[in-house]
Amino acid sequence: MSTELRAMTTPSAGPDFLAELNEPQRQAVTHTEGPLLIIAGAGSGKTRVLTYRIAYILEQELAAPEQILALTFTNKAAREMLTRISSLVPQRANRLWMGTFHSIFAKIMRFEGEAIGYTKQFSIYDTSDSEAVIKRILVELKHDPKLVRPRAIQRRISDAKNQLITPEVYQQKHARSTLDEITQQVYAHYEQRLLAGNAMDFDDLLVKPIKLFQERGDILEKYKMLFKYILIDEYQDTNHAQYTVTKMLAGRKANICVVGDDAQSIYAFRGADIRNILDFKNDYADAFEIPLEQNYRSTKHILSCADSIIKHNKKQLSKTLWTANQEGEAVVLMEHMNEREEAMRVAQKIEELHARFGFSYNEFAILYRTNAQSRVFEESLRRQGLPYQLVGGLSFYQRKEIKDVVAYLTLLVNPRDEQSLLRIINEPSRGIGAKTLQELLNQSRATGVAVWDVLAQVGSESGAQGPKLTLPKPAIPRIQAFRAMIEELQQELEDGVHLLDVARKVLEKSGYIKALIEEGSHESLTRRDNIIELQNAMAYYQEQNPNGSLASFLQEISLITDTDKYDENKPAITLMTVHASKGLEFPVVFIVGLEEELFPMGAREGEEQNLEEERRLFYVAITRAESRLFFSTCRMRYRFGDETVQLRSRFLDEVNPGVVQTESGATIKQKRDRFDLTVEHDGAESGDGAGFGAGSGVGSGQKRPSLADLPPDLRISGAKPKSARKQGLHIEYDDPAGGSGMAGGGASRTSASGSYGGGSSGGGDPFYAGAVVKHAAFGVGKIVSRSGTGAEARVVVFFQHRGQKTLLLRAAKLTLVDDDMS
DNA sequence: TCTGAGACAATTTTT
DNA sequence: TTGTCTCAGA
Repeated sequence: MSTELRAMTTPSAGPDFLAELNEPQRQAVTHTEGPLLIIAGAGSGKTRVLTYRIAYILEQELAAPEQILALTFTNKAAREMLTRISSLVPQRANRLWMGTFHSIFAKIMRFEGEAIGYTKQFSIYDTSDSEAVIKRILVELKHDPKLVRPRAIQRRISDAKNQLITPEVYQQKHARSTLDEITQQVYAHYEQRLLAGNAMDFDDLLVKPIKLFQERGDILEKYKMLFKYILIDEYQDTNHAQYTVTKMLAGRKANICVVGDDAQSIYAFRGADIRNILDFKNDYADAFEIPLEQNYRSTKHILSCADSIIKHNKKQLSKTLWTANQEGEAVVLMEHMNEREEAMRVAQKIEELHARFGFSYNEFAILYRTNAQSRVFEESLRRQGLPYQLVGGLSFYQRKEIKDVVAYLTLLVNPRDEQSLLRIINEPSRGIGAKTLQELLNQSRATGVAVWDVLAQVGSESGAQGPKLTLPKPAIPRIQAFRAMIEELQQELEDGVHLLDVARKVLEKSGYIKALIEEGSHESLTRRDNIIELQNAMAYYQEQNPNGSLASFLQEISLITDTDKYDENKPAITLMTVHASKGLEFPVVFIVGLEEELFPMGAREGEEQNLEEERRLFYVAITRAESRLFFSTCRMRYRFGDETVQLRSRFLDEVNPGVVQTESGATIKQKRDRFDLTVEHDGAESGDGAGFGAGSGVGSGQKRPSLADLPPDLRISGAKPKSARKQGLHIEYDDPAGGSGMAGGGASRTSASGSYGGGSSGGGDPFYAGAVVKHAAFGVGKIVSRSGTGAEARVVVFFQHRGQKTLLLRAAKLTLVDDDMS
């Protein structure tokens, strides 16, 4: 954000803040009555419009704070809006119904859930909890979880829920394949199991309110009356359930205002339905539409770059983003040998920009497609002594020790929660093993009594119903002790003991801390630290919510993600996935790993939809950048411990070549289209072929590259976008100069595709000492020596830029180069 | 019932 | 490369 803009976001209170808005923005803020669709392009001041709109409604006294419902997708977005509103209209902001879909509807279910069979203390299951429940069901239904993967079933059930498809409907309409049948079967059990356990999964937090509203018109009416104004952020990411529940609340003529950008829809994989935004005007006949097209964030070049990419998508609402900002620097494409070099060079580049132009570290972001890519960047930044913050990855609340402690606490408030019970009944181990557990579960299934209540029957013959429990003798007193311990803790909780003290007692009495101390390892120390961290979180919660219950604390933390930890003021380089970066902006952005099968990922032939989502994702990444943007790509990358040759991302062929250049300032070379296998050394030909002339004309005077401008070739002729591993291309290393410690790594495997590289024919091949050759990844080099015969023939090649390598000839696909490298 | 070695599988993206 | 899961043996 530029300095002027920063100044503008801290307005003085009062309606004169309207003066800070451009005309469409002002309209969006003041058009308060009736349905409103705001199509907000990237960087067009969307959050500002939303916050000002709420402030305006309050200012004009059109509604009280508690009559406004504002829904976002992330806690981060909600928090940011709340902060901004607080600065506009202090005192009143905290009574707003503002939060994520999930947290708001969890709150409503806490108030109203009893109407459909849940207590206030219901548990919230995250994806891994759901998966565990599903796995158990699969086993009970005699399916092998190895063959039928719980995760796949979980996904299908989740999809069904988001479509509001019940198990019954699923059976009628969707059971086609065997997997469908299994899904249907498991789905029905899963629903029962969750209800019996007084638990909801993430999807239920949206689906159950719908059920509630359908069954209880009076409750729906109450909330409809309450919410005079509804605002929804990122409307393009709503799924069918979210769409339905908000539509129910809005009624037909409601003051519902949705903000979104179809070009930034990146959650279709999770059920987001782009039609929701495209059809908004059909749903609300008198809807008013306001496009926000002026971008305040990025330079002209960056915007043009983004525009040239998104134009390749067929399905799009047309809109033209423009900016009054400067043209700016060209986007720079960095090309690297492998991911270590990539990480190192990006770190160096950051240091250089920091030193030369005075960018501070929190103005940099490194964005990648998958979390797995973060590791090398962490290493290189650490090595260079640069501060960074990693956002995402394994969430704090996903850690084993945290999940364990949370399970104990959950059990105190919701003993029917079987998942939590099973998680900790033998953690730390107290001699209640698999066999005992199975017996308890069998009993529970046979009698329909919750496992927790089965525990109560243990040892007492009277009161036990159904088949007699046959437990291993030593287990009986252990079970009794366990139940007694939990009951005792429950009693403390009821007596109103402070939350923190309850937590402390849990850790003490369960023996959890003791077990960690006894373990004495380095990891167990970290675990203890994490548990202390959790206690801190409790303390903070208690401070913020003096009357908050343990149940509501637990519900709250179950909806927290690691992404929420991002701190824009921390003086550190930000590392995150592109997904996590949505809604943020940075002066300098690096988009790394621009390679086929990584970014775009999973865009195989015929999966145009998938590709379009990847493209939107790339668009989101580009539009995070304010003044400098870097693309980065590698020729080789470790995937799964194997080094594979990577193909450059097709997005680099789609981008407007007029605004992107290589590090040396040359025009980037592009393929004319995806099937063009000939253009290896040619640069961009303007005008013809798909993917060109797509830019908005900024810097359109492209220069024709001369051959000298070009970096060594990095394409494999005729290769399909598959990793080299799949093609059977294996490379051996013998690289004393490089010293990268991977000598011999991956060398033992041999390829089954015994074809020689190009250029060889008949009996002999030309690859002997002295020959100048080209390698797909290493570039040009000279053969030093040759050894072995037939399939085992190897050559030692000295490469111009990469030093000496030993290559298995049949796998290396060398080509002969005519000219001398001199 | 617990422990550890070895097999094994997996990597999108998130509330 | 990592973490997770299974199975054999104590």
